[in-house]
Amino acid sequence: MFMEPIRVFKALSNETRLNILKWLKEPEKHFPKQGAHLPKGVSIKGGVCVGDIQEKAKASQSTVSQYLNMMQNAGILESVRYGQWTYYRRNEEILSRLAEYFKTEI
Amino acid sequence: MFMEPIRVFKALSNETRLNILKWLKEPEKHFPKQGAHLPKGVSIKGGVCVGDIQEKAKASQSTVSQYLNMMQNAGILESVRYGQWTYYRRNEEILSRLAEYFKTEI
DNA sequence: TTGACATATCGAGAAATCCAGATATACAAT
DNA sequence: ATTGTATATCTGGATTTCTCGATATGTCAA
Repeated sequence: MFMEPIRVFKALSNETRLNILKWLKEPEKHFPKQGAHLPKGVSIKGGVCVGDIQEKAKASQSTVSQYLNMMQNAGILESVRYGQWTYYRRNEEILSRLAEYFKTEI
Repeated sequence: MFMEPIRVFKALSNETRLNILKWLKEPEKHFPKQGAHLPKGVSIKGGVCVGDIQEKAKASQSTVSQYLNMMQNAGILESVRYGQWTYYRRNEEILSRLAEYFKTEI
């Protein structure tokens, strides 16, 4: 996955999306019931399911799904399916490369 | 002038605007005739006039003027008028705060 | 004061984005 | 097989952005 700054900036140009990204930085803080659907022993570190994100974001299900998809396409989120749930988490690898890009090239 | 990340991200969500910001990082490299209209002894460090930017950006005069205005409103550029010319330059203060914001809060 | 030039602002059509409801898909449980 | 739940995708109207040409404003030079 390569890094397209403009796509990323578009993804971050919306308050709800920006909030989601920030919330996912501290999932246990912002999503107390994190991982509630996962069987014992399975943990998707930092991942939160769409429904929990939607509830917090107070936007429609389709909107949140599209937001998450958009952020994933921009490379800043990644998803893991588990049963009927999709867990999204930050792609820290890309995000730190972006921070470096911002610092040195912008 | 305070920092509104979303406005900044919108400003950076366009290839031409992003290019302008990058060009202004090394004005002497990208705008060889920089400061051509300034009288001797007057120098607007890092500043480039709208016409020179327009020529390089290959967009209409009004478009470039609006782009520059938008970037200024976002805080990432600042302008200095000199006679009939307006020189735009990067607001490095804001930009480095943004880089730090990106690194620590995004 | 007139004319020329640099830049800003206005107005508008085209294109893109926003965001919801409706529907589809995928999986789980019965 | 059927039902229920989670998520994705489709469709489309409303809003915003893009980008230009036209026009206005401001400044300098003659």
